[in-house]
Amino acid sequence: MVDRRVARTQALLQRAHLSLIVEKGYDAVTVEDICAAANVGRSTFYAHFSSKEDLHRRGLGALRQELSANQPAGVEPDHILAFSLPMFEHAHAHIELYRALASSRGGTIAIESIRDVLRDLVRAELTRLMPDRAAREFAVQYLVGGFLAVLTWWLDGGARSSPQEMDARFQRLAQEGLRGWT
Amino acid sequence: MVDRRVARTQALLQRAHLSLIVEKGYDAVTVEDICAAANVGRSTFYAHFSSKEDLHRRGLGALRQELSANQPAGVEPDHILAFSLPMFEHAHAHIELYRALASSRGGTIAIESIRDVLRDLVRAELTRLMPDRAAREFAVQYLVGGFLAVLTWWLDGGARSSPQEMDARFQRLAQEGLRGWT
DNA sequence: CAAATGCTGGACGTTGTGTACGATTATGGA
DNA sequence: TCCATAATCGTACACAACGTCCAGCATTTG
Repeated sequence: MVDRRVARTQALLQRAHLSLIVEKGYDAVTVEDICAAANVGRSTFYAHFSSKEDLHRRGLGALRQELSANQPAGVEPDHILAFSLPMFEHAHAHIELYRALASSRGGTIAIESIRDVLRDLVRAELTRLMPDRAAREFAVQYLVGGFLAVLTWWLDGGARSSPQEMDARFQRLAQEGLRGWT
Repeated sequence: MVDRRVARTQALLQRAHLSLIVEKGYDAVTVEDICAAANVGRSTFYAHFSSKEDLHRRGLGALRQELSANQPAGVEPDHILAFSLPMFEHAHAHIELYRALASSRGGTIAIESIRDVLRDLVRAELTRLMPDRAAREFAVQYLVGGFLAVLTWWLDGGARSSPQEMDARFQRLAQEGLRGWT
């Protein structure tokens, strides 16, 4: 059985970390800050995580699961790139967090984590459409890269447009790019 | 007139910095390392640059100029997205440096700098094609994001394909995406 | 040549990191 | 309920890197 103290401590640290990231950005947050905000001894922190980055990476596991879970299970051939709208909506719903993550260095880690998830999703969607491995992988990188670029640009600009608008624009540019294979 | 000592010192520091980045990655390089490699006193470093990041940013100015200069002056309507091939070729020619820059945190700064340059180029290319500012800006972000994603993926994988192959794949995906406006 | 400017190297204080350890407290199983 | 176990705490320590300062020496420019 999992000791309650462990669960409690780790949860407190993760929460504190996220709050502080939103408050002053990933880089400016120190391990000491996190411990203070979480009311946890600094030595306890190191009993659970080897560094701030370790904490961050493990925290992203939850995000990954949430993103993967929110995706439609079966790939419907008529609606490919289905991840787009849910993703825009999820970002919009958690906008403060996403904005804090999207900028600054810590964002790199977070974005790379999201990139991983999306790559898997897109890869799965494209396997039927593009049997050639090299071409498919290129398209995966391209589509996810373009998507994340517009996502972060949107967030940086304050997310003025609606998730629907963003999705529509993305679908238009991306779907056409796959025309030859459709 | 610019004091020779100043030019000499700054050049030494920039060169040393690049060598060290290639050698052990941006993050692992300290100001002291740079000074040691350049045979320059640490206090002298701070007389010229306020931090390692300052040094890095200012060093990227040269890269920006080179990239901008290598682009065709006039936008030819029949060959849009002309930046792609020269860019792949430039990266291929300076592959050790690009690979070092593309990974790790320091890469973020470098990539963002390149992103800026490319955004300007693409924006210029698309102004005629897409009069609507919002649609155009979206496309700019998308195309440059997709391009940089495949560029860094290519570099990370050891740049097995030729710049020409990469360009061809990119042109296909990207040009088709602009079909509606062509 | 002389004044101005740049370089040196070392000292100093600061901040944040990661480790160690004994004392204290909470937990889960017997 | 009780107790062995395990988690937490606080503090102290060593360390790495940062950024600042200054007095003395070297080089450049006019």
